[in-house]
Amino acid sequence: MDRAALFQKFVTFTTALHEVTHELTKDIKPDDITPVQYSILEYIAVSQPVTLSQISDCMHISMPNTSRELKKLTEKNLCEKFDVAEDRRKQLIRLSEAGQTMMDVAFQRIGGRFLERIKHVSAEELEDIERALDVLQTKVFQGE
Amino acid sequence: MDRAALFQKFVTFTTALHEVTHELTKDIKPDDITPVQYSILEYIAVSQPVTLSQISDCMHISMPNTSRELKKLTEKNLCEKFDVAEDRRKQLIRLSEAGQTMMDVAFQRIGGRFLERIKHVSAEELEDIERALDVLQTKVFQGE
DNA sequence: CCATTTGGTTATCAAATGATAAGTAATGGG
DNA sequence: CCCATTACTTATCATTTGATAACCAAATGG
Repeated sequence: MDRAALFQKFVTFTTALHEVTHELTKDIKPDDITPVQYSILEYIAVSQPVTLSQISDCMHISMPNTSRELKKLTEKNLCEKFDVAEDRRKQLIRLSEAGQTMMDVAFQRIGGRFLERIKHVSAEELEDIERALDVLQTKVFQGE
Repeated sequence: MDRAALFQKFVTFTTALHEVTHELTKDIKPDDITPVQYSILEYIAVSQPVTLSQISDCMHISMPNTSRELKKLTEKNLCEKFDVAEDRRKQLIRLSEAGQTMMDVAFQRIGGRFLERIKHVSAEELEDIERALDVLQTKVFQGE
């Protein structure tokens, strides 16, 4: 298989993962937050504490819009801002207790669906999967 | 590694792929179509000919909204509708010549970036990657 | 200590997207 | 032949998202 064919396979793969992700995460997001807000919360949950600039950079949302959405999230008591002693311009963002609980429940449910999906795979296959994830992570994703 | 830990790894993996995809596809979409329209064109390009219902189902866009966006795309001469002889309610959608050219160029550029990204991997590693994609495709994605 | 950069906010606007109701026309099953 | 269903359309509305300008305050670097 040449590299062009591998690209084709990669495209198919990406599409399939996208679909699986959609299956795993559908109906997870609470109704009272928007999709963008939910994805910001996901990012905070995984990377907290984070600054506004980090959110803006990583999620490709402009600073003004990040600021706006974050303000809404704090108003909903889902996350909190803390001042940074060393640099008083910066603010660190963390999930509030309610936000943490919400995201814990969400991840719990997604994880459950994932386990359900792989419940039939054997222990050896499980290792194959783990190796596969590592291979792609190291050889394709962290290119340079 | 237990299954819960594998889930963690899967989440990390998904995030990384998302970021890579963003890198590969940024600034590819022409300015005169919206993100949703572009993703519809991607889907048509890969699956043509398709019906409106298929687009609606696969992309998780309601029929009215699919109809609206497709109307805009045909008005921009990027795709065409054909009547189906057997069932006159249905319509098959294909890219127009201009649409095909546009998507060919887009895929060409994305493919180029992908090749650039894997240009340093050896022939053996290439096979590792291919095997990894197959493993995930069969053992995780097509779960039932 | 002044100019520039960084980190963030507020306000405002336009565009994109999502949701719903209501309708047409064709099909298909009793 | 009629009723329910399928496939799609049109219209309309609310919400979300993206983009821009203008601003403040703290830091940083000559």
